[in-house]
Parts: sequence; structure tokens; C-alpha cells
Amino acid sequence: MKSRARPRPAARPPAEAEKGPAARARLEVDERRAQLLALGLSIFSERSYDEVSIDDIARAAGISKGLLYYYFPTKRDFYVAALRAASKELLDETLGTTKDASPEAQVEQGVRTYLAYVERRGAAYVALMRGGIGSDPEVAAVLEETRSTFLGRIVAALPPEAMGPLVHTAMRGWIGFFEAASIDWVARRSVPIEQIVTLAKVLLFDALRAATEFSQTNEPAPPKKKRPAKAR
Amino acid sequence: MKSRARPRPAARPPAEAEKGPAARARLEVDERRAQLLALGLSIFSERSYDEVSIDDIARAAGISKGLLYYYFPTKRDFYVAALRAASKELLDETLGTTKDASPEAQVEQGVRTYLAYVERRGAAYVALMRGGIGSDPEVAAVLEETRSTFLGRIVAALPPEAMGPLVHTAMRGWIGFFEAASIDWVARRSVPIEQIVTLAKVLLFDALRAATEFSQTNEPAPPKKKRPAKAR
DNA sequence: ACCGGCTGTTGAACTGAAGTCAACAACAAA
DNA sequence: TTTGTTGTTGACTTCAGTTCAACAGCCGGT
Repeated sequence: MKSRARPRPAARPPAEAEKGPAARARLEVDERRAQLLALGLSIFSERSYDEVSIDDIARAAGISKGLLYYYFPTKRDFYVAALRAASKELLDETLGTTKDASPEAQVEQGVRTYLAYVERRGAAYVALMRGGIGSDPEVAAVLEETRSTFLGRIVAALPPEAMGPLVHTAMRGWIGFFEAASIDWVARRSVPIEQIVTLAKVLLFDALRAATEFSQTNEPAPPKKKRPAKAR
Repeated sequence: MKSRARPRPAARPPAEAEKGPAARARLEVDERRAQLLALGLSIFSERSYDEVSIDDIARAAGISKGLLYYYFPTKRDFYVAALRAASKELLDETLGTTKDASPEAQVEQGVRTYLAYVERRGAAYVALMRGGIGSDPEVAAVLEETRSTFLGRIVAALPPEAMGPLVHTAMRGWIGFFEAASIDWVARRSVPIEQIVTLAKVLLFDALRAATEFSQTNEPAPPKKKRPAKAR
């Protein structure tokens, strides 16, 4: 009975109508959150950020618009959360279980796993890892964070003396190479995965070698022959 | 849509007030368009797409909001137009006047000019070439177009027999490498430009060599070639 | 000068989607 | 049952993008 009679937004329709699919269920925070993130990931893979309205998302999830704001403060936050989830998934999967294999084997393993993820997620990978909302600071941060993590893993496996500004840039560049190659690969699918793996692996070491070499001199380096990573 | 009988928006204030800066000037279409694009380029370099409102842009340009819509059908179109202008600028500058230099010299020249652009435009390059509005189809198209043009230039200088799916992917990847390296370079500025130029040049040919090699066999390729590039 | 016509320009109104909020319902504990 | 907590709702508010009819600068013809 509550005589709290406040404004009075008119009575609500009991909504007795039975909705075929999932009628309103009261889920736990974590469940619903996970459900929404998964949904967001799939939706944003197909349509761009602002081709999708909050109402679309709510409708697809079978919930009200307001509930979305109960879990995510803003549409953008929702997008970022979905992006972050995808990033985490990728990072976790590629963490690699190989401890003490040779550097070559480790790289090969990591690259292969990465490509497997790209192949499985396809559109999601392209839509979220590439592009994103763009200039948006938070989105850029997630992408930056992801690349930075990969960079860290590579650097961690390098002999400390080999590190230098140019090597840093070179590795950064290699990540760019690999992302671009991955996208081209999934988009065209005209090359066996093994060739991509080998190409990426070889170029990583090529880049590493070239960078350490050129760090010493500004000249195109005529004397030195080869010599992967070694003394400074 | 809403052709309601518009009664009478009330007379407009003569606005006799003298505006200090540039009072309303009647410009020609091309001039104003160019002015707006330049302005947009600089604005979007500093703040993200939706941190900037139409009103902000209009205010900065000293015009009314409505006029913007006289030149560009939508905010997004405006953004895309600015992006396209930047892309065209970059593509034009790097077209290279060297006709018959050696492949190496051509690449070096192109890379150097590209980096000069990146250095000059700094934020604009990063904000527009990277990111963009993201998932947006049109924006993606402009970026794709830009990369595709660069790819075309590289491919055009290759001996036809050398072309294959893997080489295509490799070159695509190299472009990704170079973009990432460029961004890292402008962001950190801890490496002399010459080193970046050399690194990029060497890796282009490394990638080319590796790709043509692996195209033949799935094996890590034991023997074979050395110098593919020859310029038709 | 006067009249048009063409076109750049404006301000206010309109629209639609993001974001807010008080009421409410499902469930658990008392 | 009663009460407390908290997931859930839908109408409402807000505000940035978009539309539009009126308007003003400028040229050519008379």
C-alpha cells in the first residue's frame, strides 16, 4: 500500500504477454555482464559503433535500455569493455605454455596461436583490434595496451644488451607488420597458414638483426655481415 | 519529412553589431570548403570525433552551424572529407619524382618523404591515419584506399613473375610495419631518421625476398634467390 | 538605379538517440 | 508474512546532429 505517492508516471502495464524467448530473468551481475559483453562483441563485429543504438543492443539482449546503464555507465564504456574483453582473450590465449623452447620455436608457437585466434574470431578481430572507435582516448588505450603487452613479451626474451631505441621501434613495427599481414590473410585466405607463420618468424629475426646492426652506425653498415643478437 | 506550415520564425535581428574578427564574408564554394577542411583537419587532430561538436567547428570557423551543412551533408561526411584530404596530401607528396633510379634509391626516397610528412603533420597523421572513426565503413575505405595505393606503387615496381599471394601479404604487412614504426618514431623521437629509413628499406627487401622464397615451398627454404626487385 | 535571380548564409525549430530516475518485482533472510 | 536488497523497467529529459524557410550579398540585364 505504501502511500509514497510521488510523481506518478502512470501505472505500468503488467506485461502479462508471454514473450516467446527468454522472459525477464533475474540474473546475477556477473552473468548478465558476461552475456552483454559477448553480445556486444558480436554486434559490434557486424555493425559500426554508431550504427548500433543502445536500443538495438537492449532489444537484442532482451532487456530494457535502462538495465544496460545499470551495468555500464555509458555506451562508450560498454564498447570499451567489450573491446577489453576481446583483448584479454587474445592475450591470454597467446600466453604460450612453452617455457624453455628455442626463441624460434617460441615465436612460431605464439604466431600460430595468434593466427588461430584471428581465424576463429574473424570479423571481431578486424572490427575491434583495428579501427575501434578511433580517436577515442580509451579505445586507443586498449589497443596500445594490447600491443604494448606483446612488445613486452618479445623484449623479455631478448638479451638485455640488445635493447635500444631502434630495436624498440623495430619490434613495434614488426607487430604492425603482423597485424596487417593477419588481416590481409583472413581477408583473402589465399595463402596457407604455414607460409604466414614462417614469413612472420623470419622477418622478426631479420628486423631484430637489422635494428641491432644499424644502432651502431648511421651508415648502411657495409662491414658487418650477419650476427643476430649479440654483444653491443 | 516535416514540411509543416512554417508560420513565421519571427524577424531576425539585423545583427548590426560589428564582430571584431572576420565578419560574415561571402566566400566562394571552393575557398570555404578548403578552409573548412583545413580547420577540420586541425581540430580532429587534437580532439576525438565526438569530443568535437558541430557547434564547435562552426564557432571555430566563424560561421553558422547551418552553413556547414551547406557544404557537407553530415558531420561524418565532413570528417571523411578531411581525412580524404589528408590522405591525398600524403599520397601526392610521396609520389616521387625519381623515375629511373635504382629500386633501393626509390624506396629510400619514398620512405624519407613519408617520414617528412609524418614529422610535419605529427598529430594529424596519427589521429587521422590511425584510428579514424573506426568501424565506420567510409573511414575504413579511405584508409584501405590509401594503403592500397601504396601497395600498388610497390607492386608496380616488381617484376611480374615475382608477384604471388604471399608477396602481396608480405607487402601489405610491410606497410603495416612502416606505419607502426612511423608512429613509434614520432611519438618517441629517440632515433635518428636515417636509421628508420635504412631499417625500413632493408626490411622491405628482406620481406620481398622471404616471401618469394617461401612461395615456392612450404619448407623454410634452403637455397635460392637473392635479388628480386628489378623495376619493369 | 531598379529589378531579379542566383547562391552563400543564418537562426530557430525538429528529431532521435544517449542518458536519468523513481517505481517496481524477484528473491533471500528474518 | 514481512522486510531488505538489488536486478529491472519505462517514461522522461537532455542535447547534439540535422532540416528548412527566410534572408543578404553580388552579378547581369534593362
